Amino acid sequence: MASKFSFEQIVSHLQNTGFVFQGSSIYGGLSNTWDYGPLGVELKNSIRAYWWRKFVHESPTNVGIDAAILMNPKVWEATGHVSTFNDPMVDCKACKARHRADELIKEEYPDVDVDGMTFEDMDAFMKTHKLTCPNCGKSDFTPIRKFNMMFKTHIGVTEDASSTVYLRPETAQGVFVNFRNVQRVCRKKLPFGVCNAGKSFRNEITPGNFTFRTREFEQMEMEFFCKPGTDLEWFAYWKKYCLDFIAFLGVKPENLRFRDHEPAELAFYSKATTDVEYDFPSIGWGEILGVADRTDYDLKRHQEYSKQDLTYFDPDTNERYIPYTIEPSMGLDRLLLMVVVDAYDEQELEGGDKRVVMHINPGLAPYKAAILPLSKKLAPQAQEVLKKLSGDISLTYDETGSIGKRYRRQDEIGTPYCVTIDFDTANDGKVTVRDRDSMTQVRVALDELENYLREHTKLA
RNA sequence: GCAGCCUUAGUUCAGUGGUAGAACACCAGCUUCCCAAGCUGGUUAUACGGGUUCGAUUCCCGCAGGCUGCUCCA
Repeated sequence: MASKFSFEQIVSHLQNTGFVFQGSSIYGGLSNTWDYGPLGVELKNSIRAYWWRKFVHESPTNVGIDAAILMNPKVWEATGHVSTFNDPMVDCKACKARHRADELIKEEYPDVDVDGMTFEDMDAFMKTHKLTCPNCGKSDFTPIRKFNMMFKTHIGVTEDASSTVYLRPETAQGVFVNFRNVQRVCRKKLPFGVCNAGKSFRNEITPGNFTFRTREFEQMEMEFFCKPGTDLEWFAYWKKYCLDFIAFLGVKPENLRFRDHEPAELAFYSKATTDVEYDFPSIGWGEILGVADRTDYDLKRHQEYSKQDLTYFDPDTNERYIPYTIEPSMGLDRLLLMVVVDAYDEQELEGGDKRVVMHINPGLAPYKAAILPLSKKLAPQAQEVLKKLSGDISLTYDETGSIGKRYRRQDEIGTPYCVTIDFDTANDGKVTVRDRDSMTQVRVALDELENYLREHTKLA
C-alpha cells in the first residue's frame, strides 16, 4: 500500500529540508515550477548517474549522447507532434467544464469516424446533433480551441514565423535524428541502444501534484534499435531490466506494479506499451516509466520527411531495412519523488518523541556521511578528517547542538552514516560510525574510514 | 485554463482599524559529551499591487501562489 504518511506531510518535509524549493519564490513563485535544493540535486545526480551506469556502462550494446533541446521544427512535423498535440478542446458555457470534442462525439456516436474529421467538422457535428455536456446536461459549448502542448520560442531577435522553434516535448527525437551518426561512428551492428537524459517541455493544461507533473521535466530515455521481428523479445528483455533497475533504487516492491496498455489505449505509433507505476500517497498509482515498442514509426517518418536514407544494412542477411525501436523512457523527477516518498518514515521514540528518518538507499543519499565533532573543542580535528576524505564522496559537516540532535538532523535528510570524532580519536586514531537505520555504532580506524564509507554506500 | 476554498517568522498557530505574540526551529555564549538536556541572549513574518481611511496586517478590488474538482500526460 501507499506510504502511510500523507503526501502533504512529505512534500512539506522536502521543502523544509532543502530537497525542493518552489520556483522563483521571492517573486511569489511561478506555478508548477520547482527548484531542486542542495539535497535534491545530489539525489537527482545520483539517480541519473545510476541510470547511466546501468543503461550505458553496464549494457555493452549501448552508448549515450546528449542531444540539443532545440531542434529543426520539421522534426516535430515528422513525428506528428505538431498535429497530435493539438487537442480539440471545448468549454461548456453553462457549467464551465472543459471537454475534448472528439471524446464527446465518440461517447455519443461510437460509429462516427471522429479521427477523420476536421475541427470545423466536429464543431458542426456537435451543433447539429445537439451534444450535451456530461457534467450539466446543457448543450452550450464554445467553439473548439486548440491547445498546442509544445512551448514555442524564436531563433534570432525578430519574431517572424520562419524563426519559430519548439522546446522538445520528448528527448527521444534527438536520438532518432542521430541514428545514422551513432551507427556509423560507433560501427554498431543491430541490436544497439542509444541513451539520452535531459530536459523536455510540455505545456500541460493541468500540471500539479508537486513535482509529479510539471511543464519542464527531465527524461531519461533509451532507443534500442533491433531487427523487425525480434522486437517483442527485446521488449520483454528491457521491461525486465527496467523493473530490476527500479528495484535497485531500493523502493518497497509492494508499491510497484506493471501495467500493460490495452490495445485501445496504445499511442498510434506503438505496438506494445508497459508502464511501471508507483503507489503514491494521495496521487495513487502514477506512472514512473514506460517501455514502448515504437516499431519503425519514428525512423520511417524521419526518412520520409528528411529524404535521407535511414535504413540499416544487415551484413548477416544482406538485407536493408528500417530497425524497430524499443524505448524505455523514465521521468527523473518522478523517480526522485518515488525514492523520497518511499524512504520517508516517522518513528515514535520513548517519551513521545518523534524522529523523522529518510531511509534512502545509502548509495543514492544526498550526503553519504556527516562529519561531527563530539564537542566543538574537537572541531579542528573533525575539519581535518573532512578535508582528508576524498572529494568524490558527498559529505556534510555539523558542529552545533548536541550529538543526539545532530544525529536526528542527519536522519531527517537520509544521511546513512554519521562519523563522530571524539576525545579518544587523537589517541587511538579511531572514530565512531553510527548507522542511520540500525542506530548502532562501530569504531573505525581513520585509515579505514574512506574504504568503509565506499564499501557501505556502494550501489548494486 | 475554468470553478470553489485559502495565504501572518524557516515551520505550526495566535491576534488587532492605532504598526504583531507564542511554540518549535535557527544562531551565539556557558554547560554537557554518543541519540531532541538545561540556562542566558539573539535573528526572522502580515505574499504582492492598488483603493477606502487621519491611520490597513485587519475592510474592498486586483494580481500571484497554494489546495480541491474538470480536461491532458512521462
